[in-house]
Parts: sequence; structure tokens; C-alpha cells
Amino acid sequence: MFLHAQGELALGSRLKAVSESLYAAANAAYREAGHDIDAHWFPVLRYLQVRGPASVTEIAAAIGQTHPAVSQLAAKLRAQGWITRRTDRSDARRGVLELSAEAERKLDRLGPVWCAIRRAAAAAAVRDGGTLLDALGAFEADIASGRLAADIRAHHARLKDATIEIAPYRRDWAVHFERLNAEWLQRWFTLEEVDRAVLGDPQAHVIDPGGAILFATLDGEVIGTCALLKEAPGVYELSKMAVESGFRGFGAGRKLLEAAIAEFQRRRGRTLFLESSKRLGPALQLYESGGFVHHPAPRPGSHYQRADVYMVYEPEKAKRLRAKAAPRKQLRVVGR
Amino acid sequence: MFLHAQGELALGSRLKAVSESLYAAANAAYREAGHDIDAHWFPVLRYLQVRGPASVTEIAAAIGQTHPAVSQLAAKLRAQGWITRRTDRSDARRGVLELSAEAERKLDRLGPVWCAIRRAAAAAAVRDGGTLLDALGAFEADIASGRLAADIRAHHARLKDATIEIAPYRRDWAVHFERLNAEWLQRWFTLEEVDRAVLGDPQAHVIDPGGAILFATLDGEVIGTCALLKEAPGVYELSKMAVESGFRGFGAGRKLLEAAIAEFQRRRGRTLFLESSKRLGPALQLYESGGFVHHPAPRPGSHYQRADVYMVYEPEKAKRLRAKAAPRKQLRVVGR
DNA sequence: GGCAGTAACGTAAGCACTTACGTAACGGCC
DNA sequence: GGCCGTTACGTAAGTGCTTACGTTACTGCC
Repeated sequence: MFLHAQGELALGSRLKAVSESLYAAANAAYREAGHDIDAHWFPVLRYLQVRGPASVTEIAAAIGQTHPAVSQLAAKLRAQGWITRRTDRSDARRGVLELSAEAERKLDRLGPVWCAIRRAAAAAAVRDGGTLLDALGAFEADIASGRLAADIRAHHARLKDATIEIAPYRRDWAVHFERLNAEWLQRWFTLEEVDRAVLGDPQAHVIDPGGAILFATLDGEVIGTCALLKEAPGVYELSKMAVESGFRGFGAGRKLLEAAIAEFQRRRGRTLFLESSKRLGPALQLYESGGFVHHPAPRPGSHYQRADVYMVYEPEKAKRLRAKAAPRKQLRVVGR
Repeated sequence: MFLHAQGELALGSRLKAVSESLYAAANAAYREAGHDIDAHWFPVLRYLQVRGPASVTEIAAAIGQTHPAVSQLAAKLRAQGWITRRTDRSDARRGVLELSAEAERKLDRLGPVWCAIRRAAAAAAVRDGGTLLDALGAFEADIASGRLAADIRAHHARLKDATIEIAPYRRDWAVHFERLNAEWLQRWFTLEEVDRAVLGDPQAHVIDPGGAILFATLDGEVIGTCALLKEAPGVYELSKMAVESGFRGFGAGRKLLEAAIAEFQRRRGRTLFLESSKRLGPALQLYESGGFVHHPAPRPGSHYQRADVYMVYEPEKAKRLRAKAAPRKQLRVVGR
């Protein structure tokens, strides 16, 4: 090929072409999976998803584009109902862009597609060779031959048909424990000292004192986690429940909760409680449907600043709920 | 950075950004060196330079863009006098785009800038790591820190102040001998069987039979070559003279010619001749000014189909020319 | 409080492409 | 020679960004 012979001089041209091919491949994957989303929206939407509401300039700086680019895209997304805009209370110049509830729901379903794209692209990009040029050449070849698109399809099919499994603590998954929890903590609150300690060394702060950590996986991908902290003999705290954005709504949270309760019972615990926040609506719903009841008073001596919800597990309530919803249909990984 | 945390999912976005940074860096280098050329034109102009006149669709296919892209750029370049367009004699649909004489001259001067960009980009792109993502990260860092731009400037300064040197044959430079000659042969003629043999194994076809190969270098970069073939005892043929497009007009051809004649004299040769073609105007001028005279009849038993010019070296003429142009001023690598 | 400098961000226009489409010429086949 | 599918390529319109610019709001300093 002529451009290849030009070496680094044609790098700009080739990078642009690869970039466009990648957008095309991602869009094809979205369409095939039935999502009406454009790959160009990813940086903005993803930023809003993991960081929460943000201003135009904040997003622009984070994704490395100019503010008009974000502004124009925001206008389009607003017209299509993906995001809403209100002016910042404390600074009337600034706008606050926020995902609509529907957009949030849509994005929470994109995990499998994203994961498929990520895996396929990673496989195509891993070729050794050292220089960017070699890596690029290999990548171009994979795109041109259709291997990338086929890989995305294959990975997506696997992920779609895979079921969420619960796995016990593994030392090499400590990073996932940290990553998954840091995401929602940073979005909704700030990392408190306790958090930093526990996330930084879960072995020392959870496992060794007699607690447990569980992971939810989908086709080998760690997509969720939760911890059972031992407060006192027979007293456990359910904590650090997190499911990766993009993989929510597939039942991982419920499976983690059930597995945690089972673990609590296996250890013959007497008391299981949790602390949470009113802001985390869906999580509270999950806890309620899992057998937890709201405790009227805040927990004395809570570890967390953010805690304004205190719930306790009631086996009797759990039994009643199970009986009522007895023939609960199996949750599939990808809806319907 | 946010996009980095998104891994392969943000690859498209990042590649595009890097691509644009590269264009910007190249444009800055062009401006600094005083060339009024846009980096986006490179694929088209370079194609026309190394391959000669071509149609819109041919170029589009070669550079991996759509034909309207080339068509539109061609219109712009035509308006600015870079290229001319005539309709193909044998197919009235097809147009033949060709560099104007002035454009050809301008492009012939771009070698040092191109080389500087190539070297700087190669240095930034070589980081180990294996995956495209790592290589890209390193490249982005170099762009952001301004290291790439500084490197380009530094390399260009070196190349600008370097002088062209003549070096004897080296086995590891055989590839350059092939590359440099293949370029003009493919552009103006086609590779004949003799060419393929000589270029493929210069050691066996030139050096071993008692000939010589010379290289012109600029700051370590091989930018030109020529060969002295031993026809018979005392009879030598000057052949395979080639200077890389982009480095023409800097005097490399003259230096090669002079060095070849010196080598011929060092070997106490009696006859030095060459075969060429009327189509290669500038080369013929060079030969004439170097002391060669046109021989009226074609050489009996020529090796080449393309040869319609037969010149013989006359020491007397060379002496006269030297006397006339005695205080010839030193040629600088980059004009004024 | 007034005022200059700056930040947020919308709008306009431009750019380097793309897709979509139309037109004219070619080439093979009857 | 007539016709039909294909090819070359120009034009129009769209896209995802950019730069340039203007308006409004904030901030710090006197």
C-alpha cells in the first residue's frame, strides 16, 4: 500500500482512517445489538454516566475536545431526550448537563456491547512489534479483513448468553474491588478515609478480620462486588456493594446480595445490617426486596459521613418475600 | 485522564485527536521552514511526485480515501497552481492530474522537513509496550509535552546545516540502492529484467565484477546513489544514478557524478559512458555540465529498452567547464 | 460600588472529509 | 449499431469536529 511506504509521514492520515473505521465498527455493533446510540457520543455520555452531572467546559476538558464540540453535541442530545440541562445554582454562566432517566437506563444496558468492543479491539491492538507504526499496521489489517467486526460479534454473542456467576475473594481481583467501588463513591460522594483504607487493602480490612468479599462475573469479566464486614462476633455489615455501570439491570446486584446473605447464614451470623444513603434509590429498593428493613434511628457510631440510611436484615421478611414472589422468572443477562 | 481510563472504548476518539495533532505539528514544521504547503495535501501530492501523473480514482484508491475527497482537493490545488489537469487521451471520462513544474520544484525541496518529521515521529512512536494503546499513550504524551514539535525542529536544524557527503558501498545499504532506483524507474519506465537483477543483488552484479557504488548521505540519511559498472578492462558505465525525491536540487546529484568520475579516474579507466533517456531532462543537463557529450549513434548492443541517449565522458570538456565556472559558489543544503 | 480581566458557552463559519446522486463515457454483447 | 451494466468523477449536502467571535456572568482590586 502506498501510504505504508511513506512511513511516519502518512501517520496522520492513517490514524484518522483507523479512527473512522473504529467508529464505524462500534456503530455496527450498537445497531446489531439494537441500541440507538452513536459511537461519537461515547465520551460525553460515558463521562456523564460515571462522573454524574457536569458542565460543558468540564466535559470538554476531560475528553480533550473543544467546548463548542460538547456544546453542539449537548444540544443534539438534549433534542433527542438523552440529557437535560439546567443552569448551575451558584454560577449562572455554567450549565449542568445530566443524563435523563431513560438515557441512564439505556447506558446501563450497554456493558456487554462495550465489553465486546473492548475485548476485540484489545486483541487486535496487542500485536507486538514495538513501534506505533507496526501496531497500527496490524490493526488496519484486522479492520480491513473484517476480523475486528467478527470478533466484536463473537464476543457479544458470548456475553449475551453468559450468566452472571458469583465468585469468592481472590487476591488478584482486589483491584476490581477498588475500581468498582471507587466509581460510585466518587460519583455520589467523596472517598472517605475509611473507604480509602478498605479499598486499598481489602485483605487486611475485610478478609483477615473474618469478613468476606464476593465478586459477580460475566464470562470471566468482573462486573460487580460486595463485602461482608465482621463487626463483632455474629454481627456483620453488608458494605461496598457495587455493580459496574453498563452491567446494571442484569441481576448482578440481586445475585450478590443473595450470595452475601447466604454467606452470612453459612457463618451462623445473628445480625446483618447495612448503611446507605437516601440518594441511592435503586440500591435501597434492592435491599428492601432482599429482606432488609429500615431502622428508624441512625446507627450509633456510624463509620460514614454519608450514611443516612440504616437497614437490618430480617429473615422473616425475606421468607415472606420469597413466598410471595415464588415463581420468579430467571433473569437473563440481556433483556428479553 | 478520563479517556485513558476508558481503555479501548475511547480509542477512536484518541486516534482522531492524535491524527489532528500530527497534522498540526507537520503544518507548524512546514511554516517554520517557509513552505506554503498543507499537511493534508501530502498523500495526493506525494503520490503524484513518486508515481507521476495519475487519475482521481487511482489516487483515491492508493491513499485510502473516497474519490470526492481527491476530486475536491484536486480542484483546490488546481486553483492554486499546484497541479494541472488534462483529460486522458484514451478515455474521456478519466482526468490526468499532474504536478506543475513549480510544484515539482517545491516538493523537491521538502526532503529535509519530511525527514525531520519522520525521525521525530519515529522516535516518539518506538516506545515499547506492545499494545497499540501503550504506544498511543506515549505518543500522546510526547505531543502534549511539546517534545514532538521540539524534536522536529531539532532534526530539521541538523539537516539544514548538514552537508551532503559521499560514501562508498556498504552491504547494509543495498536496500537503499534498490529503493532509490526503483522509485524513478517505476515512475518513468518499468523495471526491466537487467534492473531487477542489478538492484536485487548489487554485490554480485556491480561490486564483484570490479565496479563501484556510491551513496550520497545527509546527516546519516541515504538520499542518493549511483553505480560505476565495469564493462570491460578500462571501460566503465555510469548507471543507476538516483536522488531521492524531496532531496533534489541540493547538489547531491552533482556530488555523486563528480565522485563517480573521480573513482573512474582513480581506477585509471579509459572510457566512461552512460545510457539515459531524453525524458530525463534534468539528469541530461547534469551529465552535460559534468563533462559528458552526446554520442550521435545509439550504443550498439545496449542493455536497456528505454535508452535513447548515449553519452561519453570527455576529460577535455570537463576541464574547460571547470575553468569557465571556476569560482563556483558552495551549494547549501537548504536554499537561503 | 465600579470596573477590568477572565470564564462559560452559545453561534457562526470553516474544514476535511463523508455519503448520495447525477451525468457522461466506456465496454461487452446481441 | 443499439443497449445495458459499469466506471470516472463532479456536485450537493451532511457530519464531526475546529477556530473565531460575541454575550453574559463572575471575580478581584481599587
